Amino acid sequence: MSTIEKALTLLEHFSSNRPEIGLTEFKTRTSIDKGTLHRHLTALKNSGFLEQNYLTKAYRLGPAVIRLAAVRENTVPIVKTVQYYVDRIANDIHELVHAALPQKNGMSAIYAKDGGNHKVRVNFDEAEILPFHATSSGLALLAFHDDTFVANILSKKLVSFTDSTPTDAVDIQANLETIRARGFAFTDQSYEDEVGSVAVPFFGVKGDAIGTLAIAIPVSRINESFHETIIKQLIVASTELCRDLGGQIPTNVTKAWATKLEI
Amino acid sequence: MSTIEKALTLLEHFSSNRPEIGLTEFKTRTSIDKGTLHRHLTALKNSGFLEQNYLTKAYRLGPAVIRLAAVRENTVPIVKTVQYYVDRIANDIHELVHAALPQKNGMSAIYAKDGGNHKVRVNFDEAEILPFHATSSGLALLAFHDDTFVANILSKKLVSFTDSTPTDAVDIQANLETIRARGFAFTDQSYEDEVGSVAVPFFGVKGDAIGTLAIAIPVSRINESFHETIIKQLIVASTELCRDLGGQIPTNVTKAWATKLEI
DNA sequence: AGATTTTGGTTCAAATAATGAACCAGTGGA
DNA sequence: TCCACTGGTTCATTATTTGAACCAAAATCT
Repeated sequence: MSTIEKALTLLEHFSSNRPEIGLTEFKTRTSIDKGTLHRHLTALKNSGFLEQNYLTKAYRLGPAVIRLAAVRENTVPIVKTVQYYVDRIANDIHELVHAALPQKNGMSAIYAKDGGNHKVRVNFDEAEILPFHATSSGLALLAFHDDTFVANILSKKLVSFTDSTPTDAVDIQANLETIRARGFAFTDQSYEDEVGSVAVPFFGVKGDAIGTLAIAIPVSRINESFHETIIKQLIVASTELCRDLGGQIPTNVTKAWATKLEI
Repeated sequence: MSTIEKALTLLEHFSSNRPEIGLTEFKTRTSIDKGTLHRHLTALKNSGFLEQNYLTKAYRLGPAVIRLAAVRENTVPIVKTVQYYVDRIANDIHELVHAALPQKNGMSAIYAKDGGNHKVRVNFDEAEILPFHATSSGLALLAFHDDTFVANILSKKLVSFTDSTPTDAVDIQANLETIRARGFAFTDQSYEDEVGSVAVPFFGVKGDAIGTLAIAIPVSRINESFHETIIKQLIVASTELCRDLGGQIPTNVTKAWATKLEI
């Protein structure tokens, strides 16, 4: 791994719930030498990717990322396009809906909306990195991504988050096969206890999965008919989203989805 | 300059008007060796900061920047806060208003709104990097930034964009002094012909300039009273913006602004 | 108040990764 | 068919990165 990649990996530790990280905390989180860490963090700071809380000396994301995101969004307006569909689904089924994009080590929710008026809510950290193997978003993406990427992810250590987290690469590969046949993924408390989720991928110009639409829901509210409703909603939204983004839905997915919509 | 910084500098070349850049174009733009460039670009790609157009092989910004911007905006909601004021001013004075943040080598507009119904409009590339020395935004920021930063910027080669671009460091230092006394900056065709601009800084917790509110306007429409109107609007908006962001306006700026508002 | 731990930050010889000139391969004209 | 142009790769040389030990200041404990 190049020095550049090592340094950029540090940025993955930031999320909405963890917006500031000090040198020592970085050290415990990464087990990289303090001297090295400091030099990397300083380089990122000099480039505008980080800035320092002048009181605590802790690092937080800097203004450079804002500019880059603006350019990216002007180039490929995924966030804006996705918002419409997430809102629509959330308002319709009154649950927590989100859209996520793949990052290096997991999915990251780029937009979420809780359409619910329930007392039991799913706690959700926007922009946290959600591991591929433990979430429906992650699995839905892997199922429609190239094999080398999947093999690479599954060859790493698969962390267990709950008693139901799948950690066996062979099992997961089998599950991906099922997901490919179905056109959507669901998980049952594989990342957080008491939370289930359903996700469908959406596709880019090559017919490759570039992101997911997903719903996270307390297991207590899941039942067969609601599950079906959710899936239909997600499929319809993803179809329209792909059209908006100029993406191509692979023909076998179109077929799988069609049978689901007929039921 | 560290390898990390060198690689991240490559990202500065992207803007809304230049969303994709190929290897060879990078080479001509940077005069860095092709081998090195390729390795840097690949590292950035592996980290999700770039992705490649699969047909042309050209590089464009990747999904990682979206996640980071979301985290940053959750931490320090500058974009969202700034939008309100830019819109307000734009609707009021019917001209092109924008807010900009400092990057390593210049200012970057993070939000712009053209409130105009004029036929002559200022062409504006959002997320382009606007050189510090040639724009009112840049000068307004430099005037209230720490001396070492200013010295560093002015020690580099100051590119000339029009006949009126100031390129002498001593002249610019003198101008910064004036801007400090006034509390705002204006330029007359120093970056683009036929375009003038006015900018005020807004401040962070330390009383340091963290960004600017600015107006770009065809010189044909500038006159004394309108100029005054613009400045007042900007000052009021910046004051409120600083309050929203928890920033501190330096006392001498408060004084300078007060005299301006009395007129 | 004084001692101790913890924080961020720095140093410099040793280890490692970055560099770049030359090279390869595919594509699109002329 | 040739040529020019693209993106990409190789490998000996060179320069940078690394990390254990060190420093200074601030927070914490006694």
